[in-house]
Amino acid sequence: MARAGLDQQAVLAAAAEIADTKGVEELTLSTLAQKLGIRPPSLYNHVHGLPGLRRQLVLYAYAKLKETLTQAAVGKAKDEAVRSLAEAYRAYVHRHPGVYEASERYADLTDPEVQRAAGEVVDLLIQVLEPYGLEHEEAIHVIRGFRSMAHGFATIERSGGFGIPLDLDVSYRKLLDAYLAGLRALYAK
Amino acid sequence: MARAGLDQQAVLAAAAEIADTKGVEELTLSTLAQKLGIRPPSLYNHVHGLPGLRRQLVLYAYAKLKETLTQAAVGKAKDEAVRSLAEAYRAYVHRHPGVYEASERYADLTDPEVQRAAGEVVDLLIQVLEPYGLEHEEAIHVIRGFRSMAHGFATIERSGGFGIPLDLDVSYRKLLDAYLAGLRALYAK
DNA sequence: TTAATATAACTAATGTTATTAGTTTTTGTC
DNA sequence: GACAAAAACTAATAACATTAGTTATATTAA
Repeated sequence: MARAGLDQQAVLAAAAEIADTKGVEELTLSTLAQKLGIRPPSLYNHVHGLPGLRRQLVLYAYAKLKETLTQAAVGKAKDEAVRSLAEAYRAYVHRHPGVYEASERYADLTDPEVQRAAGEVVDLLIQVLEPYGLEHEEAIHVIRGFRSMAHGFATIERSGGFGIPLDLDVSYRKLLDAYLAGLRALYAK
Repeated sequence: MARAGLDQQAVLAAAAEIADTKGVEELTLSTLAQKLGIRPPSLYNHVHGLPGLRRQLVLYAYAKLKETLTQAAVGKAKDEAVRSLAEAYRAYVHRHPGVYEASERYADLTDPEVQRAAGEVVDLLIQVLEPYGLEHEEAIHVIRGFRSMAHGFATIERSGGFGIPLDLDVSYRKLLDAYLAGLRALYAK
């Protein structure tokens, strides 16, 4: 029999790698077991079936995203911080396309753990917006806008939805430029 | 035996309804056949298996989106047209969540038919931006920004990703306000 | 009107996946 | 060294997609 010596971390890491390299549809208990050198039923020792695996992957995705964004924001403020966050968000989706997609596809936002993990990302964004001195509600609106742009651009890009051969970096920068300029214009001063 | 008298249209309509009401994961050949009162293998008379069904659904999704956006744009120009498009885009995702999701999930953008269908939506947006008199490349950047915002906001909203109880209509309007104001500011004049 | 053909349904069978139940073996602990 | 817990296993079942082969119903042609 020869035990494989796996734990949740190892299983999750293998799952993330399959998702990122082969795509999220390829992440099955079969492919995962094969990668780990065990039989599919053995996975139930580490994970609550496929739903449990997906849930773990969602939590991992949010944690990693928060970590990535946090690193991007240190030592920066205002527009510079926002631009850095936007770049980091997009880069994260590039680097972890499958994991990010899993967080879109499988997140059950009625699950308190998942809510907390997702909420921590939003909390970070709130922090970064502090220096602007916005009303709380206003900050929420701005964050929703930011997330929409970053998520929307990155996912359309990931799916190959921007078909015309024109520099995507430029498009993204212009989108952000416009939004930031618009905020300046609207919130006057 | 008693023939059911189905054709591609009827099959596709039933598939769209399942996707929109039960969710895209519930759209299987089993559930579809059940809804149509036939056995799963009989579907192969109308559709090239599950991949073929999904492809049809993707084409349907783009066609319907284009139609919806076209209606929203008639008789309007510039900012008013853009706002109307944005509203229509979001409303479309609300009304056809499963069909829209299918177009995200299953679109194979190397398929020429799919490219054409998706391209027609972009062409419409290009038309609407004409009155601004932008350079062609500039128009493409703006369209990418528009799509990112509309797609991003609508899909995060659909997934329940905006958890805080704060009016989403307001957030969406403010996002658009900021973007449009930003474009005005950047493209000067 | 009838004969021939094409079409749309069917049943049966196969392979894949997820999952559960029950078993064995290893590992770690007293 | 014995025992308990954990991690692997095999076997079996159910759901789904798909293929092959069959039958009945439309449709078309003579």
